[in-house]
Amino acid sequence: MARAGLTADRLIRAGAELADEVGFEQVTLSALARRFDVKVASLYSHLKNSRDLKTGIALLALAELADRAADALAGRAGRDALTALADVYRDYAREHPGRYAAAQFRLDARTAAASAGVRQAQMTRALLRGYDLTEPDQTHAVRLLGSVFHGYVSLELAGGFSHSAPDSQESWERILDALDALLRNWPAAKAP
Amino acid sequence: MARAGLTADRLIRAGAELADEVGFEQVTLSALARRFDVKVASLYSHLKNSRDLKTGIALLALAELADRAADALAGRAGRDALTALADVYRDYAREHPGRYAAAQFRLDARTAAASAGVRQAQMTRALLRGYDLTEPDQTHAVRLLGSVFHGYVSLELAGGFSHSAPDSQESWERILDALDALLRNWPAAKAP
DNA sequence: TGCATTTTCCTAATGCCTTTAGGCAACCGA
DNA sequence: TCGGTTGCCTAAAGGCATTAGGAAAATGCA
Repeated sequence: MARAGLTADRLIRAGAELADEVGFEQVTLSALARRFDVKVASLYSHLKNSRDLKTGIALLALAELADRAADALAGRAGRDALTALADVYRDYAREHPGRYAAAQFRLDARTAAASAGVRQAQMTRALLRGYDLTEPDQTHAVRLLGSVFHGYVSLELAGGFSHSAPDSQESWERILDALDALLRNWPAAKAP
Repeated sequence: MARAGLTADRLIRAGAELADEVGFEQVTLSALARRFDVKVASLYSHLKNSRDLKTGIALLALAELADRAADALAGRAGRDALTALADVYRDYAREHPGRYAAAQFRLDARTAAASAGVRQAQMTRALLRGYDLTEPDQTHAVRLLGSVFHGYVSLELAGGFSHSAPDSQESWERILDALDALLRNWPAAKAP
Protein backbone atom coordinates (compact mmCIF):
# COMPACT_ATOMS: atom_id res chain seq x y z
CA MET A 1 0.00 0.00 0.00
CA ALA A 2 1.21 3.48 -0.85
CA ARG A 3 2.67 5.54 1.94
CA ALA A 4 1.06 8.71 3.09
CA GLY A 5 4.28 10.65 3.52
CA LEU A 6 3.76 11.59 7.12
CA THR A 7 6.37 13.44 9.11
CA ALA A 8 6.27 14.93 12.56
CA ASP A 9 6.45 18.34 10.97
CA ARG A 10 3.50 17.82 8.64
CA LEU A 11 1.47 16.34 11.46
CA ILE A 12 2.16 19.24 13.76
CA ARG A 13 1.37 21.74 11.03
CA ALA A 14 -1.89 19.98 10.28
CA GLY A 15 -2.60 19.80 13.98
CA ALA A 16 -2.21 23.56 14.18
CA GLU A 17 -4.72 24.03 11.38
CA LEU A 18 -7.06 21.63 13.07
CA ALA A 19 -6.70 23.61 16.29
CA ASP A 20 -7.70 26.80 14.54
CA GLU A 21 -10.72 25.08 13.06
CA VAL A 22 -12.09 23.15 16.00
CA GLY A 23 -10.20 24.46 19.02
CA PHE A 24 -6.99 23.30 20.62
CA GLU A 25 -8.85 21.17 23.14
CA GLN A 26 -10.40 19.11 20.38
CA VAL A 27 -7.12 18.36 18.66
CA THR A 28 -6.86 14.64 18.82
CA LEU A 29 -4.72 11.97 17.23
CA SER A 30 -7.88 10.38 15.87
CA ALA A 31 -8.98 13.54 14.14
CA LEU A 32 -5.52 14.03 12.74
CA ALA A 33 -5.37 10.48 11.43
CA ARG A 34 -8.74 10.98 9.75
CA ARG A 35 -7.43 14.11 8.09
CA PHE A 36 -4.56 12.15 6.57
CA ASP A 37 -6.74 9.15 5.85
CA VAL A 38 -4.50 6.98 7.89
CA LYS A 39 -4.95 4.73 10.92
CA VAL A 40 -4.33 6.26 14.31
CA ALA A 41 -1.59 3.84 15.25
CA SER A 42 0.43 5.03 12.28
CA LEU A 43 0.93 8.40 13.88
CA TYR A 44 2.97 6.81 16.63
CA SER A 45 5.85 6.36 14.21
CA HIS A 46 6.19 10.13 14.15
CA LEU A 47 4.88 11.32 17.49
CA LYS A 48 5.56 9.92 20.92
CA ASN A 49 1.98 10.44 22.03
CA SER A 50 -0.87 12.90 22.13
CA ARG A 51 0.94 15.29 24.43
CA ASP A 52 3.86 15.31 22.04
CA LEU A 53 1.57 16.60 19.30
CA LYS A 54 0.20 19.34 21.53
CA THR A 55 3.68 20.32 22.58
CA GLY A 56 4.68 20.57 18.95
CA ILE A 57 1.75 22.80 18.14
CA ALA A 58 2.56 24.97 21.15
CA LEU A 59 6.16 25.37 20.06
CA LEU A 60 5.06 26.18 16.53
CA ALA A 61 2.70 28.88 17.81
CA LEU A 62 5.33 30.35 20.10
CA ALA A 63 7.81 30.51 17.24
CA GLU A 64 5.31 32.11 14.88
CA LEU A 65 4.44 34.67 17.50
CA ALA A 66 8.06 35.48 18.13
CA ASP A 67 8.71 35.82 14.40
CA ARG A 68 5.81 38.19 13.98
CA ALA A 69 6.92 40.15 17.00
CA ALA A 70 10.42 40.51 15.62
CA ASP A 71 9.03 41.74 12.32
CA ALA A 72 6.69 44.16 14.00
CA LEU A 73 9.34 45.63 16.23
CA ALA A 74 11.89 46.17 13.49
CA GLY A 75 12.48 49.88 13.01
CA ARG A 76 9.94 50.99 15.55
CA ALA A 77 10.29 52.49 18.99
CA GLY A 78 8.19 53.96 21.77
CA ARG A 79 4.47 54.13 21.36
CA ASP A 80 4.77 52.80 17.81
CA ALA A 81 6.59 49.71 18.92
CA LEU A 82 4.18 49.19 21.79
CA THR A 83 1.18 49.23 19.49
CA ALA A 84 2.88 47.02 16.96
CA LEU A 85 3.81 44.38 19.49
CA ALA A 86 0.43 44.46 21.15
CA ASP A 87 -1.30 44.04 17.83
CA VAL A 88 0.85 41.08 17.00
CA TYR A 89 -0.62 39.19 19.90
CA ARG A 90 -4.15 40.33 19.38
CA ASP A 91 -4.14 39.74 15.63
CA TYR A 92 -2.51 36.36 15.97
CA ALA A 93 -5.08 35.28 18.52
CA ARG A 94 -7.90 36.36 16.26
CA GLU A 95 -6.45 34.82 13.12
CA HIS A 96 -5.35 31.64 14.86
CA PRO A 97 -7.35 31.08 18.02
CA GLY A 98 -6.39 27.44 18.22
CA ARG A 99 -2.70 28.15 17.89
CA TYR A 100 -3.00 30.97 20.39
CA ALA A 101 -4.57 28.59 22.87
CA ALA A 102 -1.75 26.17 22.11
CA ALA A 103 0.78 28.83 23.01
CA GLN A 104 -0.70 28.71 26.52
CA PHE A 105 -0.19 24.97 26.75
CA ARG A 106 1.74 24.17 29.87
CA LEU A 107 5.18 23.00 28.77
CA ASP A 108 7.63 21.35 31.07
CA ALA A 109 10.39 23.63 32.28
CA ARG A 110 13.12 22.33 29.96
CA THR A 111 10.97 22.61 26.85
CA ALA A 112 9.74 26.04 27.82
CA ALA A 113 13.26 27.28 28.38
CA ALA A 114 14.22 26.15 24.88
CA SER A 115 11.10 27.59 23.26
CA ALA A 116 10.57 30.85 21.45
CA GLY A 117 8.78 32.05 24.57
CA VAL A 118 12.05 33.42 25.85
CA ARG A 119 12.55 35.36 22.62
CA GLN A 120 9.22 37.01 23.25
CA ALA A 121 10.23 38.14 26.69
CA GLN A 122 13.46 39.52 25.26
CA MET A 123 11.54 41.48 22.67
CA THR A 124 9.22 42.98 25.22
CA ARG A 125 12.33 44.03 27.05
CA ALA A 126 13.74 45.50 23.87
CA LEU A 127 10.57 47.46 23.38
CA LEU A 128 10.97 48.97 26.81
CA ARG A 129 14.32 50.39 25.89
CA GLY A 130 12.31 53.09 24.15
CA TYR A 131 11.13 54.13 27.59
CA ASP A 132 13.20 55.26 30.48
CA LEU A 133 13.06 52.35 32.84
CA THR A 134 15.81 50.71 34.82
CA GLU A 135 15.83 47.45 36.69
CA PRO A 136 13.89 46.23 38.53
CA ASP A 137 11.16 48.45 37.10
CA GLN A 138 11.88 47.18 33.64
CA THR A 139 11.07 43.65 34.71
CA HIS A 140 7.90 44.78 36.41
CA ALA A 141 6.90 46.52 33.21
CA VAL A 142 7.67 43.44 31.13
CA ARG A 143 5.37 41.48 33.37
CA LEU A 144 2.69 44.13 33.22
CA LEU A 145 2.73 44.22 29.46
CA GLY A 146 2.68 40.46 29.21
CA SER A 147 -0.25 40.36 31.58
CA VAL A 148 -2.25 43.00 29.75
CA PHE A 149 -1.65 41.53 26.31
CA HIS A 150 -2.42 38.02 27.38
CA GLY A 151 -5.27 38.99 29.64
CA TYR A 152 -7.00 41.25 27.19
CA VAL A 153 -6.68 38.86 24.31
CA SER A 154 -7.94 35.95 26.38
CA LEU A 155 -10.94 37.83 27.66
CA GLU A 156 -11.72 39.15 24.21
CA LEU A 157 -11.45 35.69 22.69
CA ALA A 158 -13.71 34.34 25.39
CA GLY A 159 -16.30 36.84 24.27
CA GLY A 160 -15.97 39.02 27.33
CA PHE A 161 -16.12 42.32 25.49
CA SER A 162 -18.58 41.58 22.75
CA HIS A 163 -22.13 42.83 22.74
CA SER A 164 -21.31 45.82 24.88
CA ALA A 165 -20.30 49.37 24.16
CA PRO A 166 -17.76 50.76 23.56
CA ASP A 167 -16.46 48.22 21.12
CA SER A 168 -13.38 46.22 21.84
CA GLN A 169 -11.20 47.95 19.28
CA GLU A 170 -11.73 51.28 20.96
CA SER A 171 -10.88 49.92 24.40
CA TRP A 172 -7.78 48.30 22.99
CA GLU A 173 -6.54 51.58 21.56
CA ARG A 174 -7.26 53.54 24.68
CA ILE A 175 -5.62 50.92 26.84
CA LEU A 176 -2.49 51.13 24.72
CA ASP A 177 -2.60 54.92 25.07
CA ALA A 178 -2.82 54.47 28.78
CA LEU A 179 0.03 51.98 28.93
CA ASP A 180 2.21 54.26 26.85
CA ALA A 181 1.49 57.11 29.22
CA LEU A 182 2.22 54.88 32.17
CA LEU A 183 5.54 53.70 30.79
CA ARG A 184 6.62 57.24 30.08
CA ASN A 185 5.69 58.16 33.60
CA TRP A 186 6.42 55.11 35.68
CA PRO A 187 5.93 55.89 39.37
CA ALA A 188 8.91 55.60 41.65
CA ALA A 189 8.83 52.89 44.28
CA LYS A 190 7.42 54.05 47.58
CA ALA A 191 9.50 54.08 50.69
CA PRO A 192 9.16 50.84 52.64
CA MET B 1 -28.60 -1.34 48.31
CA ALA B 2 -28.07 1.74 50.38
CA ARG B 3 -28.11 5.07 48.61
CA ALA B 4 -25.09 7.28 48.50
CA GLY B 5 -27.01 10.50 49.00
CA LEU B 6 -25.78 12.22 45.90
CA THR B 7 -27.06 15.61 44.87
CA ALA B 8 -26.00 17.94 42.11
CA ASP B 9 -24.73 20.30 44.76
CA ARG B 10 -22.55 17.75 46.51
CA LEU B 11 -21.21 16.53 43.21
CA ILE B 12 -20.29 20.00 42.07
CA ARG B 13 -18.68 20.81 45.37
CA ALA B 14 -16.65 17.61 45.25
CA GLY B 15 -15.81 18.36 41.63
CA ALA B 16 -14.41 21.70 42.71
CA GLU B 17 -12.20 20.02 45.31
CA LEU B 18 -11.10 17.53 42.72
CA ALA B 19 -10.25 20.37 40.36
CA ASP B 20 -8.04 21.99 42.97
CA GLU B 21 -6.28 18.70 43.56
CA VAL B 22 -5.70 17.42 40.05
CA GLY B 23 -6.55 20.35 37.77
CA PHE B 24 -9.78 21.39 36.16
CA GLU B 25 -8.93 19.59 32.93
CA GLN B 26 -8.74 16.28 34.73
CA VAL B 27 -12.12 16.62 36.39
CA THR B 28 -14.06 13.72 35.03
CA LEU B 29 -17.29 11.96 35.83
CA SER B 30 -15.35 8.76 36.31
CA ALA B 31 -13.05 10.30 38.88
CA LEU B 32 -16.00 11.83 40.66
CA ALA B 33 -17.87 8.52 40.74
CA ARG B 34 -14.80 6.85 42.17
CA ARG B 35 -14.65 9.49 44.87
CA PHE B 36 -18.21 8.70 45.92
CA ASP B 37 -17.72 4.97 45.43
CA VAL B 38 -20.55 4.87 42.98
CA LYS B 39 -20.94 3.82 39.35
CA VAL B 40 -20.50 6.49 36.72
CA ALA B 41 -23.97 6.05 35.28
CA SER B 42 -25.45 6.97 38.64
CA LEU B 43 -24.22 10.52 38.29
CA TYR B 44 -26.52 11.05 35.35
CA SER B 45 -29.48 11.21 37.72
CA HIS B 46 -28.03 14.45 39.04
CA LEU B 47 -26.05 15.92 36.18
CA LYS B 48 -27.02 16.20 32.55
CA ASN B 49 -23.52 15.35 31.37
CA SER B 50 -19.89 16.10 31.85
CA ARG B 51 -20.20 19.66 30.62
CA ASP B 52 -22.95 20.23 33.13
CA LEU B 53 -20.56 19.36 35.92
CA LYS B 54 -17.91 21.71 34.62
CA THR B 55 -20.45 24.47 34.24
CA GLY B 56 -21.51 23.94 37.83
CA ILE B 57 -17.95 24.19 39.07
CA ALA B 58 -17.42 27.33 37.01
CA LEU B 59 -20.52 28.97 38.47
CA LEU B 60 -19.43 27.99 41.96
CA ALA B 61 -16.03 29.56 41.41
CA LEU B 62 -17.49 32.72 39.94
CA ALA B 63 -19.82 33.07 42.90
CA GLU B 64 -17.06 32.49 45.42
CA LEU B 65 -14.90 35.05 43.69
CA ALA B 66 -17.69 37.59 43.65
CA ASP B 67 -18.39 37.00 47.34
CA ARG B 68 -14.77 37.50 48.24
CA ALA B 69 -14.61 40.59 46.10
CA ALA B 70 -17.65 42.08 47.79
CA ASP B 71 -16.11 41.43 51.20
CA ALA B 72 -12.79 42.89 50.16
CA LEU B 73 -14.29 46.03 48.74
CA ALA B 74 -16.52 46.81 51.71
CA GLY B 75 -15.36 50.01 53.36
CA ARG B 76 -12.41 50.58 51.07
CA ALA B 77 -11.76 53.06 48.32
CA GLY B 78 -9.01 54.17 45.98
CA ARG B 79 -5.69 52.46 46.14
CA ASP B 80 -6.83 50.39 49.10
CA ALA B 81 -9.78 49.01 47.21
CA LEU B 82 -7.67 48.36 44.16
CA THR B 83 -5.17 46.30 46.10
CA ALA B 84 -7.90 44.45 47.95
CA LEU B 85 -9.74 43.47 44.80
CA ALA B 86 -6.58 42.50 42.98
CA ASP B 87 -5.49 40.32 45.86
CA VAL B 88 -8.83 38.59 45.89
CA TYR B 89 -8.17 37.25 42.42
CA ARG B 90 -4.57 36.40 43.00
CA ASP B 91 -5.14 34.75 46.36
CA TYR B 92 -8.10 32.80 45.10
CA ALA B 93 -6.13 31.51 42.15
CA ARG B 94 -3.31 30.40 44.40
CA GLU B 95 -5.56 28.80 46.98
CA HIS B 96 -7.86 27.22 44.42
CA PRO B 97 -6.10 26.83 41.09
CA GLY B 98 -8.61 24.32 39.81
CA ARG B 99 -11.57 26.50 40.66
CA TYR B 100 -9.81 29.50 39.17
CA ALA B 101 -9.32 27.61 35.94
CA ALA B 102 -12.98 26.65 36.12
CA ALA B 103 -13.94 30.31 36.32
CA GLN B 104 -12.40 30.64 32.85
CA PHE B 105 -14.56 27.86 31.48
CA ARG B 106 -16.39 29.09 28.44
CA LEU B 107 -20.05 29.36 29.40
CA ASP B 108 -22.81 29.86 26.89
CA ALA B 109 -24.12 33.40 26.71
CA ARG B 110 -27.29 32.83 28.73
CA THR B 111 -25.51 31.07 31.57
CA ALA B 112 -22.77 33.66 31.64
CA ALA B 113 -25.27 36.47 31.81
CA ALA B 114 -26.90 34.85 34.83
CA SER B 115 -23.61 34.09 36.56
CA ALA B 116 -21.79 35.98 39.26
CA GLY B 117 -19.41 37.15 36.55
CA VAL B 118 -21.57 40.19 36.03
CA ARG B 119 -21.39 41.00 39.75
CA GLN B 120 -17.63 41.03 39.40
CA ALA B 121 -17.75 43.52 36.57
CA GLN B 122 -20.07 45.70 38.62
CA MET B 123 -17.67 45.64 41.51
CA THR B 124 -14.73 46.61 39.37
CA ARG B 125 -16.86 49.48 38.22
CA ALA B 126 -17.67 50.37 41.80
CA LEU B 127 -13.99 50.38 42.62
CA LEU B 128 -13.40 52.89 39.86
CA ARG B 129 -15.77 55.34 41.45
CA GLY B 130 -12.89 56.12 43.75
CA TYR B 131 -11.09 57.50 40.75
CA ASP B 132 -12.16 60.29 38.51
CA LEU B 133 -13.22 58.52 35.34
CA THR B 134 -16.26 59.04 33.19
CA GLU B 135 -17.63 56.92 30.38
CA PRO B 136 -16.33 55.57 28.10
CA ASP B 137 -13.00 55.71 29.93
CA GLN B 138 -14.49 53.94 32.89
CA THR B 139 -15.31 50.96 30.72
CA HIS B 140 -11.86 50.98 29.20
CA ALA B 141 -10.43 50.97 32.69
CA VAL B 142 -12.69 48.10 33.77
CA ARG B 143 -11.38 46.11 30.86
CA LEU B 144 -7.80 47.03 31.61
CA LEU B 145 -8.07 45.97 35.22
CA GLY B 146 -9.78 42.73 34.27
CA SER B 147 -7.04 42.03 31.76
CA VAL B 148 -4.20 42.74 34.16
CA PHE B 149 -5.68 40.74 37.01
CA HIS B 150 -6.52 37.79 34.86
CA GLY B 151 -3.39 37.99 32.77
CA TYR B 152 -1.00 38.32 35.68
CA VAL B 153 -2.62 35.57 37.69
CA SER B 154 -2.67 33.21 34.70
CA LEU B 155 0.94 33.79 33.86
CA GLU B 156 1.98 33.46 37.46
CA LEU B 157 0.02 30.23 37.85
CA ALA B 158 1.62 28.91 34.68
CA GLY B 159 4.96 29.44 36.34
CA GLY B 160 5.92 32.37 34.15
CA PHE B 161 7.42 34.46 36.92
CA SER B 162 9.04 31.87 39.09
CA HIS B 163 12.75 31.28 39.22
CA SER B 164 13.56 34.81 38.18
CA ALA B 165 14.23 38.02 40.04
CA PRO B 166 12.58 40.15 41.20
CA ASP B 167 10.09 37.88 42.85
CA SER B 168 6.49 37.86 41.80
CA GLN B 169 5.15 39.49 44.92
CA GLU B 170 7.29 42.54 44.33
CA SER B 171 6.18 42.88 40.71
CA TRP B 172 2.60 42.52 41.78
CA GLU B 173 2.89 45.35 44.26
CA ARG B 174 4.68 47.63 41.85
CA ILE B 175 2.17 46.88 39.12
CA LEU B 176 -0.65 47.83 41.45
CA ASP B 177 1.21 51.03 42.29
CA ALA B 178 1.49 51.72 38.61
CA LEU B 179 -2.16 51.01 37.93
CA ASP B 180 -3.20 53.26 40.78
CA ALA B 181 -1.07 56.04 39.36
CA LEU B 182 -2.51 55.43 35.94
CA LEU B 183 -6.09 55.55 37.14
CA ARG B 184 -5.48 58.77 39.00
CA ASN B 185 -3.96 60.21 35.89
CA TRP B 186 -5.84 58.64 33.02
CA PRO B 187 -4.76 60.19 29.72
CA ALA B 188 -7.36 62.06 27.69
CA ALA B 189 -8.35 60.58 24.36
CA LYS B 190 -6.32 61.90 21.49
CA ALA B 191 -7.91 63.84 18.72
CA PRO B 192 -8.94 61.60 15.82
C1' DT C 1 -50.32 1.61 57.53
C1' DG C 2 -50.41 0.08 52.83
C1' DC C 3 -49.68 0.81 48.23
C1' DA C 4 -48.45 3.43 44.10
C1' DT C 5 -45.24 6.52 42.40
C1' DT C 6 -40.93 8.58 42.03
C1' DT C 7 -36.18 8.60 42.64
C1' DT C 8 -31.70 6.63 43.01
C1' DC C 9 -28.47 3.65 41.85
C1' DC C 10 -27.33 -0.45 39.22
C1' DT C 11 -25.83 -3.52 35.01
C1' DA C 12 -25.11 -3.67 30.22
C1' DA C 13 -23.89 -1.94 25.92
C1' DT C 14 -22.00 1.41 22.55
C1' DG C 15 -18.80 4.64 20.79
C1' DC C 16 -14.76 7.48 20.82
C1' DC C 17 -10.11 8.24 22.31
C1' DT C 18 -5.13 6.57 23.44
C1' DT C 19 -1.53 3.46 23.55
C1' DT C 20 1.20 -0.82 22.69
C1' DA C 21 2.55 -5.12 20.13
C1' DG C 22 3.60 -7.34 16.19
C1' DG C 23 3.51 -7.93 10.96
C1' DC C 24 4.25 -6.93 6.06
C1' DA C 25 5.26 -4.04 2.32
C1' DA C 26 7.70 -0.07 0.59
C1' DC C 27 11.83 2.39 0.39
C1' DC C 28 17.00 3.12 0.50
C1' DG C 29 21.86 2.20 0.42
C1' DA C 30 25.42 -0.78 -1.01
C1' DT D 1 19.09 -6.50 -6.47
C1' DC D 2 19.15 -7.71 -2.00
C1' DG D 3 19.05 -6.75 3.07
C1' DG D 4 17.91 -3.59 6.47
C1' DT D 5 15.12 0.09 7.99
C1' DT D 6 11.05 2.58 8.16
C1' DG D 7 6.08 3.50 7.54
C1' DC D 8 1.70 2.05 7.83
C1' DC D 9 -1.30 -1.72 9.00
C1' DT D 10 -4.36 -4.99 12.10
C1' DA D 11 -5.45 -6.33 16.66
C1' DA D 12 -6.25 -5.67 21.31
C1' DA D 13 -6.74 -3.46 25.80
C1' DG D 14 -8.02 0.26 28.75
C1' DG D 15 -10.23 4.83 29.95
C1' DC D 16 -14.03 8.10 29.62
C1' DA D 17 -18.99 9.57 28.25
C1' DT D 18 -23.44 8.44 27.37
C1' DT D 19 -27.88 5.91 26.99
C1' DA D 20 -31.35 2.20 27.97
C1' DG D 21 -33.62 -0.38 30.99
C1' DG D 22 -34.22 -2.68 35.71
C1' DA D 23 -34.66 -3.15 40.82
C1' DA D 24 -34.63 -1.44 45.29
C1' DA D 25 -35.22 2.53 48.35
C1' DA D 26 -37.64 6.60 49.53
C1' DT D 27 -41.80 9.30 49.39
C1' DG D 28 -46.46 10.55 49.55
C1' DC D 29 -51.10 9.96 49.75
C1' DA D 30 -55.36 7.41 50.95
